[in-house]
Amino acid sequence: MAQRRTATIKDVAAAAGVGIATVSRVFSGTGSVSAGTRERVLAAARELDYRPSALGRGLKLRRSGGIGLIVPDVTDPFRAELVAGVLTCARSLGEHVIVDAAHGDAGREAEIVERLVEQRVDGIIAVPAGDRADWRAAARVCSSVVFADRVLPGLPEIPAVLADDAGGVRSLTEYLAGLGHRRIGFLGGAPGTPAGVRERAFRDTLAQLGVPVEEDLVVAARPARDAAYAAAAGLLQRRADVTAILAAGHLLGEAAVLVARELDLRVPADVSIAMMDDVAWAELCDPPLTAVARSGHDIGYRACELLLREPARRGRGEPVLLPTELVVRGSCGPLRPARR
Amino acid sequence: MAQRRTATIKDVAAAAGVGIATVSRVFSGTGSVSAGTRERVLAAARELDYRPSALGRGLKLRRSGGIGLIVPDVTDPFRAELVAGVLTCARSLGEHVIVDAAHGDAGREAEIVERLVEQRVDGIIAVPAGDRADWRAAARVCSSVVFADRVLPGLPEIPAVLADDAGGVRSLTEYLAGLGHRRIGFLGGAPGTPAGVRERAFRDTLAQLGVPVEEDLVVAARPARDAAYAAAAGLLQRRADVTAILAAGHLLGEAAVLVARELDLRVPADVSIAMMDDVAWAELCDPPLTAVARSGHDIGYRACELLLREPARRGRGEPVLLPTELVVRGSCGPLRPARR
DNA sequence: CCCCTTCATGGAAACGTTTCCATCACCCCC
DNA sequence: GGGGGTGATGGAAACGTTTCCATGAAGGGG
Repeated sequence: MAQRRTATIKDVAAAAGVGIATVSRVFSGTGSVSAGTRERVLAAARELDYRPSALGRGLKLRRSGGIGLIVPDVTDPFRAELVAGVLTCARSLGEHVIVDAAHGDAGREAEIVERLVEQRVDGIIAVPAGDRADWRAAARVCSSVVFADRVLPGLPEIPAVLADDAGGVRSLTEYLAGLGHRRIGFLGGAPGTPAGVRERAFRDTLAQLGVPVEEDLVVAARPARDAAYAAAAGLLQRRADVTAILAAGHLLGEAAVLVARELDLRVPADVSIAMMDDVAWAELCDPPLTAVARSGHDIGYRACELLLREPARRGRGEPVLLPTELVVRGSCGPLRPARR
Repeated sequence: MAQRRTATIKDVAAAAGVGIATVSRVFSGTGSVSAGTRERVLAAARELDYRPSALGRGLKLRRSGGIGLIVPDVTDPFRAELVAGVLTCARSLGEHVIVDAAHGDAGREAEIVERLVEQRVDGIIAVPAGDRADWRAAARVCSSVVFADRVLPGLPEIPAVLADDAGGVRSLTEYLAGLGHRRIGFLGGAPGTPAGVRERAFRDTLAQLGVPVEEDLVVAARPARDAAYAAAAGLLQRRADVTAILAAGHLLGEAAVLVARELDLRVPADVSIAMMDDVAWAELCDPPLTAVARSGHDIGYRACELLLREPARRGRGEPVLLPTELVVRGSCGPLRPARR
């Protein structure tokens, strides 16, 4: 019953009284096998508790039947959704997913890529943190790479699936401006990161609306709770005259909410708050937060699809842009006289 | 420069003018190789952009050097933390992690296990959803299985790492009772699931405190937003006299908060709310929610450690219990006259 | 000065698949 | 009735490693 070693294709062949080629055909579904033989093989396999070794098959086929997924952090709710999207798609296409978190560290990211290449994955999906040169090298050595949610500038050969961040920020900015706000604080991502698109969209939209941009109101923070909090606190304390905050990410939005509470500012009476990323807690806040939703699940799913079933469309031109949606809740109000 | 096919150990051996055994020794670090030879091999490998194939190695070694991780849902913040913990530990031990989500479906879970076994993973960590028999079979065929965060009854041979859920519920119950509450509503997990420990702890603690348990106040819901909301709404509408809600999970806590707001109940003036799982939004609520924290990261990390570096201690007796901590915030107050 | 260790190295046999090719037995149709 | 196709099958050669074993060379102690 409990066999000493796990059964191999040879054991099954012997037990069924056929050649190993026949067993292979039965399991891989290729070639033709008579019904009777198939039955005998299947019975023998069941008896021996045989499972084909992906290692053997992979060696022969020179691919592992899995893909790699690199995100900065699986704990971030948006990234978790993205992971879920990739898992869903990969599962439906019969591939497994090796997941790892790079924590924004380019070196670690490179290590992970190295490992995935050694595993001979069929492709890599990444929310890239790091070094452009590393990724260029990776794209050369690995069968295929797709970026998700983020791109590295200067790598047009790597296809990407992104949310329309610029559009999201634009609609948020227009919404706040439409409520009459003129001194809008912008909490943005780390300087020098791809977060630049959002800041640019903010500036561009204000310019279009004829609202001057005050440099003092645009601040950037590393993507971490403490940095976000510091940035938000700095902004709100330095400029008591801001009437609205646009947070370019949910961590920054969280910081804005906490700082506003700390400073006893009423939302939205004293200050309006809106953010990118419609995460679960946006609705639980009091008041519920106005936010721009983008589907992490869709980004992940689409990236995986692009990687696995549309090799033709890869590497051709522009990144795929997925739509965003403004979800208006109660955290933004019309302009009132400045506080103080 | 760009080679036609990816280089193999043979190519490197030829280029360096040595035998393949020597190249293998250089890369696997076993055996002894003279400094000069090592240098030549490394140079040749660099030149050819060689990466050892995990497939070849795995075939020979009969293991893939990776582990499998099965969770109900990577999107749940607690489970995401658990995943992160596993990733951290696995990385430090040089293993990669194949992650998949079973979405509470026993059949899907069994499929995933099947796949992982075919991949010849070194072990499996699971937050089990499903069928006991399936897992018993899996434990027999797979090198090793560790349960995390949840156990299936009647499988003592499978080691487990759990949070002290009973202790957490007890401290929550004692805390609420200490504030004077007597009619405490309990929002629990799906009937017939492992969530039973929490409900039992609730009942036991009340009994110890001499507070009678009203069956009407104990409700259960599937782990999904709509079901949780329905359960919370049902409870609060049916029993206008509850003065406190103990939510046995963050989804249920979320539901309690939303329903309370919907019914215009002030927290904690009209109703106190406390929950298991100190997720990020607990602090963002207004008022911030009192909760019991348990570290998903630690559970994952510990489970991975148990799986990979303590084979001796596995399967010996009781599950590992990790401590929980009551985090008191502003959502619970002393008993007041019942509403209505 | 020779024998015995020790070290560096290469050859070759696994590891468990897939797949090309060859073989063989049919069967259909002219 | 025979030729040629067709369908089922097995043998054997990869695929890229690790590792056992054998072979030399070199060094040290008697």
